[in-house]
Amino acid sequence: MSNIKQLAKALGLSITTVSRALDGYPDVSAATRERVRLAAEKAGYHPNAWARRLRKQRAELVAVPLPSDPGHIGPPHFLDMLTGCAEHLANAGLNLVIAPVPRGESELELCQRFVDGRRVDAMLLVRTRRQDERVEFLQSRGIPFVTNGRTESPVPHPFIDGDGFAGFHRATMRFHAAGHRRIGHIAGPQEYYFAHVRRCGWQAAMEELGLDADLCAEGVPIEQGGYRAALELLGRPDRPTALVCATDEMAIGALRALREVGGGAAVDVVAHDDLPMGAFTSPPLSTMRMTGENLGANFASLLLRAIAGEPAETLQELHGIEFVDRESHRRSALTR
Amino acid sequence: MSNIKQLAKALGLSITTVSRALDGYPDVSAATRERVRLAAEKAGYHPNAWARRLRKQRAELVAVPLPSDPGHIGPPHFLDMLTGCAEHLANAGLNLVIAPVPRGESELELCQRFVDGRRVDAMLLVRTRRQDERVEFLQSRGIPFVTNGRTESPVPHPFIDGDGFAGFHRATMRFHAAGHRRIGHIAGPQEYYFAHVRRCGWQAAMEELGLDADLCAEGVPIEQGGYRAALELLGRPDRPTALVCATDEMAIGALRALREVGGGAAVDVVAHDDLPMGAFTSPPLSTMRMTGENLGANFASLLLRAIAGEPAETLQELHGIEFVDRESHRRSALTR
DNA sequence: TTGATTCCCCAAAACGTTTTGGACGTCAAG
DNA sequence: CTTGACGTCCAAAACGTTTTGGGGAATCAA
Repeated sequence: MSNIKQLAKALGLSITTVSRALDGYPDVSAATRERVRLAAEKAGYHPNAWARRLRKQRAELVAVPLPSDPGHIGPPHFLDMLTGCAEHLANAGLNLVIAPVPRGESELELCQRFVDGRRVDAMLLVRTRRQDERVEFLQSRGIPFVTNGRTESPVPHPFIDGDGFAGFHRATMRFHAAGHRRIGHIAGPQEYYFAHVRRCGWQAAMEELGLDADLCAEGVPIEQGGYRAALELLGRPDRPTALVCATDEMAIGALRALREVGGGAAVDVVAHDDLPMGAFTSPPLSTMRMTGENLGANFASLLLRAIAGEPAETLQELHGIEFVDRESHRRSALTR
Repeated sequence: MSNIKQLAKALGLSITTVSRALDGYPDVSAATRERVRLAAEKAGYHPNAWARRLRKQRAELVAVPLPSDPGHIGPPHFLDMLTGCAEHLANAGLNLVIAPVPRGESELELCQRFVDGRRVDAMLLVRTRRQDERVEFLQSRGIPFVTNGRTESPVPHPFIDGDGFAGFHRATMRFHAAGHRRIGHIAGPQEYYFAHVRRCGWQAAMEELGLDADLCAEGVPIEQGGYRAALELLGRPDRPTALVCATDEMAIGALRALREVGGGAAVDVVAHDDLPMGAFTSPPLSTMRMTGENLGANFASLLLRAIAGEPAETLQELHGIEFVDRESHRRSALTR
């Protein structure tokens, strides 16, 4: 309950001096500065956050709206990334919080609440859609933001993304080189940019190879969706001999389908995300992941630079994709 | 950038009247009230959140510190719970945010930052430890909070928890009834209350049955920990024929160990949490879960009542445990 | 001695609300 | 005509900071 006024009175100083002493201004003598610091610590004084924000007109807050859709951002890298990001933002005096979208509210509405209530200085968007209304909204309001994943927005914005096209293109090529000809794709909802671009990578490779790109089934980006999609593909007359899956979660569903269907054990599988869980599936899941370590620091840096007003064009990072080879992508070779 | 002063001037009213009109006070005429509301909407006016909080001395915020330990709160129920909770809190004018603990900071420090900066009205704690310094801190500061999981705190606090003891006791008894005698336990870190109480349930059952409770191995509460612990148990001379695992994630690790070790396919497994993933493992994982639907509403209600000052004793919910039977707990019977 | 410079410090003005404690009419009852 | 109640509205005081724009006392150079 201590405020600066009491502290100032106790010290026999003015409010101004106490404030400036604590902020480390040079126009208060070193002796006084130290005296104030000690007293503040002893009194357990912390400046009232709202008063300070009201005055400074800065929220000192960055929020990331957490979609409640099925196909949550898996904690593995997501959480790592966030804690890393939080650390670097904290160094700049910014807090990072995750805002779960309440049931009955849309992500857009949440963004509006936070922006209109002047609660945030910037936002971090995950799970971007090709047409993302959150992006449009933030652009129209001039709120700095960085997305994890690209969009098809006509006006550029800062982002960090993995080159899903290249990854899925290469994965398909690898299957072809291993002798596969009927390579299927288990796709995520095409409204998501990541799902779309991964599908495009597969499709482009198939077409370059002169193969039909029709072994494709779409589903929700969780195990269940992958399971259903795989069952559908396996039910076709010319069933695939290899499967490129949009996400690890979907692949795990597909693996179950392969276990349940006769001959499924010979089908090769590769996916994307590198969930820790993938090392423990049967068979262990071959997958891929965005390169780069400590992405959190990158996000923090981009965010800070966006807040500082750097143009979006210079704030875009497209990372390469690396394979994480386990067993699921070469089962047919092993049993052959 | 519109503030109440401009709005008042444009309407030819006082600031007071505009404020009270928007808050729906009865001492402003219905006609004026409506006029103000319309004008506010048209101007896109939203009261400045910090000014309002500064004045009302309420943060309108509930935070849940998100541990960055391995063994994250799996999104499945956790996220559902949180979005449900957020919805109900929103109805009471409270925002719910998740605060990831920045790397280099402890959970306690994060709590201190939020409390001392007067950023929160209440907190929601997950992954409680038996001795939880966050709980002690919040109690000493008099900040209302609810925990997901109990603690051994001498002074009672509000919580919602599942009866892990009963669940693991019953699971062990079930294995015994199915003919098992060497029933092992894969335990989580005993500093966590949930891990400890689950272990106690298993141990108590074993002792009641007159069996040795020595087939126990502990590990980090993720796949890797379960994998290692299972390997250890399977390496013992009197290897277990059934495994009771502290969490689904650990069980998934254990399942891999069972696949890799000769004869492992005959070992029965049951776990706890009911991760969606469990339906897609090989074999599908038998598990258990806390009963009760829409836990989020319960949490919200407890939080609100705690804020209102109700004594902790009346704010404690211990939920029963129900089994989710799939295949992993009766493999030995099937192959017998 | 005077004027400029430097070093500390401070009073007061924001920041944008909500709430307190009335003021001013109007109207019906006494 | 007075009185009290009632319906509307408002000025001013909080809430706790940070920042602006100096003020006074040394110190220093001329």
